[in-house]
Amino acid sequence: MFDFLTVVKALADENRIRALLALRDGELCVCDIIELLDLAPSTVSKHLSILRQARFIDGRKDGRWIYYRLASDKAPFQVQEAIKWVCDSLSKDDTAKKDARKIKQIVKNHAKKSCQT
Amino acid sequence: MFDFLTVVKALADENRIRALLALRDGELCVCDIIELLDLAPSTVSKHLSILRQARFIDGRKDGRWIYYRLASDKAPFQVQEAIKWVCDSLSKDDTAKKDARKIKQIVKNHAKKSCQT
DNA sequence: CCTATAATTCGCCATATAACGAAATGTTAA
DNA sequence: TTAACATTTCGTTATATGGCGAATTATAGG
Repeated sequence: MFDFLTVVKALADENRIRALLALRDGELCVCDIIELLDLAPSTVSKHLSILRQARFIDGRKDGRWIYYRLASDKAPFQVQEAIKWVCDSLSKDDTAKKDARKIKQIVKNHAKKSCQT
Repeated sequence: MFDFLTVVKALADENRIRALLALRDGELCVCDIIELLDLAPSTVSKHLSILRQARFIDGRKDGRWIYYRLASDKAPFQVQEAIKWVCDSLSKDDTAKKDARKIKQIVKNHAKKSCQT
């Protein structure tokens, strides 16, 4: 029951849901999600740690950056089911669609910056 | 997104989860759930109204009593999926098992009382 | 009609949570 | 070594939420 509540409570926040959905199409670094949600870095970091603790996402460190991705296959079954449920429920959601577009833009700019180095 | 958050937040409380699971085997009146959760009537009433607003449960008035049941078939698809997810995730949960036993006892006593009238 | 009972609404309080900024940590690059 | 950057941790603050009791509504029964 406790574990389950950790999972549900991790989903009980709009910004965490948006972050989760943003990771559907692949990994993103924290600063991408900061840009997407337009929140303070510390706030986003907290949200991501809550999602990670509930086993929704996994982090991978690469230099200064930390890339987060959906934990899909490694996650407990109940978490996998939760991810499916969230994605299905919000597949046509307006905010989610807008976010998907914005993420593409962010990643594109991100790539440009990287190429400049 | 707003509707979805209403649904998730309705699940983000242990007592509401317990109430929801208690209704798996059929309808119960508010006083049964009060006895199960051992909380003040006003608190339970609030919890049930939150579950009802999220479309998890339906109420039926019969005299002085109000019987609640899972809204399964009438509920939006995302809610139906949520109910399945919760039930699957907690099918082997200790608290849920204890509650199931307690509910049987409560209903049994309830029946006795009714027979006395 | 009056009382008891079931349930809800309302107002209050304590705790939980989300947000921020400042400071700390760790890493790259000058 | 220093400076800049990405991220996290910590402390604070405002708001949200869960809990209760008192008052309210509605119904059943004496």
